[in-house]
Amino acid sequence: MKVHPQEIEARFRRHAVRVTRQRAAIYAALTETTSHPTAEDLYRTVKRQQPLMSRNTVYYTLGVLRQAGLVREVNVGHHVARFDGNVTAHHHLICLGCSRIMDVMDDGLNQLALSHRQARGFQVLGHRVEFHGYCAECQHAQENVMKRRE
Amino acid sequence: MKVHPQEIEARFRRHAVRVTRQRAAIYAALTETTSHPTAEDLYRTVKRQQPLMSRNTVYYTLGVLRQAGLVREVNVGHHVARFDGNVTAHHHLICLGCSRIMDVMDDGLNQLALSHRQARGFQVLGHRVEFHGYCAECQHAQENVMKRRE
DNA sequence: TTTCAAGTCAGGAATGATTCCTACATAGCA
DNA sequence: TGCTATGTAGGAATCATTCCTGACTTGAAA
Repeated sequence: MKVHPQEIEARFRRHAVRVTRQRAAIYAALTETTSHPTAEDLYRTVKRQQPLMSRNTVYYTLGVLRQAGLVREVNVGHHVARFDGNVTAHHHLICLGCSRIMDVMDDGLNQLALSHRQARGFQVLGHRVEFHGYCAECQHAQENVMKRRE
Repeated sequence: MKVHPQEIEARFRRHAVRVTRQRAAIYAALTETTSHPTAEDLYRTVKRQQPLMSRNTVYYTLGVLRQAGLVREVNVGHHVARFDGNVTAHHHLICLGCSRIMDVMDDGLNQLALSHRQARGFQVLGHRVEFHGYCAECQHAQENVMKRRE
């Protein structure tokens, strides 16, 4: 969702992240979409407003924002990192057809825990659940392929 | 765990995978360890027995085995694919310190499901749960660092 | 408001994992 | 045993990401 410039600045300061035009633009682009873009996607989006923007700055900034906890990195099978401006507890549906990533909010999933025995001394700080399958569109596309074959 | 050569051959045939020395060696190496090695790790291991083995063959073979369902690819934050010869339902504990990946078997976790509303037309085929935190060794290492600072 | 140092940025080069290309070799069927 | 689709080796190419360096800003202090 759209976050106002002042709010972006406030969040940066709250997380001790220096405020720059580049960072604000990257963070704004990331929070305005729910599509979990790649660094390259963000680079292309932001470059439209700031043609001097370098890929390097995008990577560097994403690293800074991630360390500050303002951004989450999502890694799902395709060896390209994808980013998420939503850092509240949530999980993902991943389409094996089109690689789309959709958010799932579910309190039950947030509260999964391991028994002491299973944790084997591991100190668990958090967890993620990924559901894999096919989105509605990819299912329809598949059905159409089948029909055409008949 | 160690899988006998005949059993490897049988599994390959059952999954319509051609049997070659290279493939058997790669699959054997992967099933003998619980360390979730990278393609590079496997390449180095197998090259000891078969010095002509090429990295390419390792990647190609892992692709074949994965498609056949004999191997699982695990992707966890570090942008390097890691592989798992255990394809039964299980989940992972991931150490943020040493990147170690440990298996978790838990029926409760295997049975997670989404409500119809949350699935939003998504056809779910499977899911994975990753727990992130610090393994026992990394916790101790951290404590020692703290002590030294005192 | 000016000054200054720490922290950022741009651009290009470097790295590392993975994939592509191609000629040769082999598995598995007839 | 011979044929043919498929697999293998090795090197080149690609792609995401990181490193390096010098110039530029930000933010805090004077």
